[in-house]
Amino acid sequence: MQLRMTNQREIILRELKKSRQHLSADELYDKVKKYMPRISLATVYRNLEILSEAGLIGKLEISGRQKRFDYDVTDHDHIYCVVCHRVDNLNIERQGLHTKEIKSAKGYSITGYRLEIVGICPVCQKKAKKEKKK
Amino acid sequence: MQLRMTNQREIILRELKKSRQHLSADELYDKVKKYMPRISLATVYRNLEILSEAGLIGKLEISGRQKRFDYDVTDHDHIYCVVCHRVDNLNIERQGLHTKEIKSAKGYSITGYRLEIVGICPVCQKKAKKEKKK
DNA sequence: CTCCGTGCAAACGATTTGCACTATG
DNA sequence: CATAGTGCAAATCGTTTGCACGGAG
Repeated sequence: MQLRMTNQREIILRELKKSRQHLSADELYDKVKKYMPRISLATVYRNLEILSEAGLIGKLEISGRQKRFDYDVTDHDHIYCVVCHRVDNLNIERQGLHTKEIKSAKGYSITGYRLEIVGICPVCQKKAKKEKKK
Repeated sequence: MQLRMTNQREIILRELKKSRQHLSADELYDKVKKYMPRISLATVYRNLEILSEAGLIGKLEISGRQKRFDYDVTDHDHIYCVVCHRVDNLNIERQGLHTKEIKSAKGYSITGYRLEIVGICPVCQKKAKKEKKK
């Protein structure tokens, strides 16, 4: 099963990298449609899955909402806004987490962990202030 | 908007607490149906939402799958099995995480964080070994 | 020329909602 | 007796899949 670099795959990858955001499949679909109006949403889903399996992009499964895809495949954590659901990258020192406790937790064999900081982004904080003034 | 303690709400709450597991809405639906055969799945969803908003139970949104609900509302983390998707509670020393870095991350105002350990549970490890022997 | 990839529509699983009815406080 | 909660069915949302066709290698 080899990977073909089709036009649609190339554009999907390019647009995600270009965006520097954590886009969902349908957001990316909208962007890609500008260059390729006949592309189908299913193709976007299929390619995002394949690209993340190939390690070319990251897949984010955050907080019960839609999946988002990450242009950055290096190791990092995420912070996300409970109001507008945007996601940003974050680098946190993790030394506090590498404890024996985790390594043998409840008999599990550990494969990794996900740390997700939750908060309100600057933009939504400003909006909230404006609302108050009303 | 006051909270009424209906029969269905009471049983849902009781069954979740009793289970000592992290049940999904439909798993809980099955349990509750034994006592209340005519209850509807929508009622279970509605009550789980209300109960978690009232702080009587916890809501877990883990890794893109269905939501699960937590009988334990005290502060703790979770470990989850990538194979069978079961979730267990976990207490991890969090001092490593309370850094300035997090508190002012990217201009966000932080409301909390979720730490999710990922691994393979003891039961699935055993199953995997058996598979190998075949 | 061989298959992997595509577009389309239909199927899907989890959750939510509109409605008329019921029952709690 | 007001109005929060219920059961039911239909709707919705994000995502996946079957199929016949198209294009990359």
